[in-house]
Amino acid sequence: MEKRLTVYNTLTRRKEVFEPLAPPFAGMYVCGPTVYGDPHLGHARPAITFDLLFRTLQHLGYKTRYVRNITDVGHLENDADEGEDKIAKKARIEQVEPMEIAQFYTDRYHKFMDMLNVMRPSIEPRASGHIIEQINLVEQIFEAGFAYEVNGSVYFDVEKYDKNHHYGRLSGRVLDDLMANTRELDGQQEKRNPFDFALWKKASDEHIMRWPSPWSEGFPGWHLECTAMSTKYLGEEFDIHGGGMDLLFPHHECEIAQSVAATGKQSVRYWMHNNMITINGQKMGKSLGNFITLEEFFTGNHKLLEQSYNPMTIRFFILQAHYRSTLDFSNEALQAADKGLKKLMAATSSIKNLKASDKSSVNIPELSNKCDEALLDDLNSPILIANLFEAVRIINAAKDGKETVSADDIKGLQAIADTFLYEILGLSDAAEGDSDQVLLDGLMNVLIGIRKEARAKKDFATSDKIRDELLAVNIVIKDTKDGAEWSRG
RNA sequence: GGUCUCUUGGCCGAGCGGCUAGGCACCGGUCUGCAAAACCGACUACUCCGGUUCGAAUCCGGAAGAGACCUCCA
Repeated sequence: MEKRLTVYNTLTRRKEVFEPLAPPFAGMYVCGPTVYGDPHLGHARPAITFDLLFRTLQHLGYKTRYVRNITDVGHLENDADEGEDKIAKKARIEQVEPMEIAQFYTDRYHKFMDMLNVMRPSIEPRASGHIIEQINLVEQIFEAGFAYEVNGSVYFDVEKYDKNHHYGRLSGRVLDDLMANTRELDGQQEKRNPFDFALWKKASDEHIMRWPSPWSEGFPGWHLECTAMSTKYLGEEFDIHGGGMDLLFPHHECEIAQSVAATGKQSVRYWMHNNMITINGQKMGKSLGNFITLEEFFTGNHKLLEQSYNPMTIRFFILQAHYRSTLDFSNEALQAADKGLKKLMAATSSIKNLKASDKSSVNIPELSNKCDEALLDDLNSPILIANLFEAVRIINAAKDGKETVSADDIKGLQAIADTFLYEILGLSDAAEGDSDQVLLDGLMNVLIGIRKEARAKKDFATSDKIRDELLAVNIVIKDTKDGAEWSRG
């Protein structure tokens, strides 16, 4: 491939040229949601970040398999109900089957990700559907000598592992440091060392979600599913593993340990981590209770929201920041994103109306190259967007006669919009694709025609009435030199 | 307490040693019956203190502030 993608690899703390193991194929695994609650803004960030990566890999011609799991087995919760499975807890409260809860929130997750125009992964495996694979993995780790059983639970022997393989390699931790700092947790007494982690946990009486295993009736450890499922669908070694930075330790560190212990292989070649979304400078997260769900954003129904925001505004807001930077939420920032996106969409949708000149006063091929460079430089979407705004400037200036564009360059501008704005950034005009669009266009032409006649007769009372009443139903009329244009507000 | 990261103009946010990032807001102007949009112009910042360098927002050292992880979390 001519164009080379570089990505920041957490493992080496450097940007590296992406070279897949088996071109033209590329494999990526991303930690998906735990489906026991409604998706919030924080969930949108990795979904959109790795959607951008997925789209970019496809754009580059890689036949990409994107695997993103659904965690429906639940994890331990650190509150009064110690040791109780999260999903099981919620199920008991609401008096329904645990799988009903998981299904409900899986559907909710899909619904809101669809609205954000996040492409569905190639495979979306469920942890509960891969218990056998997880048990097999525990057995492999056992055979390799890195696991021990206590009272029906199985733990990973971190100290032993660390003697031959550096535990903490990904997160930059040293075992000696970890020894000094650990807290009291459930099941701590059973472990040889506090930093050992569970591969299989025996279920307590009140624990509803449970499966048979060689050791006990219980449930898989917290980090096991990702290792088992990534191995199953992408192989013992694969290209990219992504997730939020908060998963770096211990989750991803443990995944590496499990893979190396079971297969002797590092498994992942490029680790990529998206940063957090903050609110008032603090991470938006479930445990802090400071999250705003996507539904609340779309409806505006939250005390911190001054208005509702379109899914595309949320997507654009996230893409305006680089994925490795924190992104601070505020109404002001979202409103700025909303306006910027509207400007971008309005300009690009008017490319087709540009009049071609003999010569261009602008360099479109160069602009196109800059877009490519930004994208391929570790998915630098903010720079890419800045370049798209340069295209906006050119389009609008051309409309004003301040710049000229050739027929070829008009095609080039359209190609930039199609490729980068729609295909790769996945942004779309909210009004596009509406099945009533043709009807609406027809109706609007009638209204604009009447208004034009009124204005010709200087009947501004009528023309203003049409404009104002359309505004009331969220349609904006703009008078230009070439007649009136309309758009949704 | 340990490990790590960050601190850019009114707000968001790029930047990785020299060249105005970009968006939004605000202020002038053009256009317009008015409005909106658009265009032109103006404003032009890098937490602080040292150091390296011809030259630093960018590298090094120190200080202050903020955050992440160490426990489920995207």
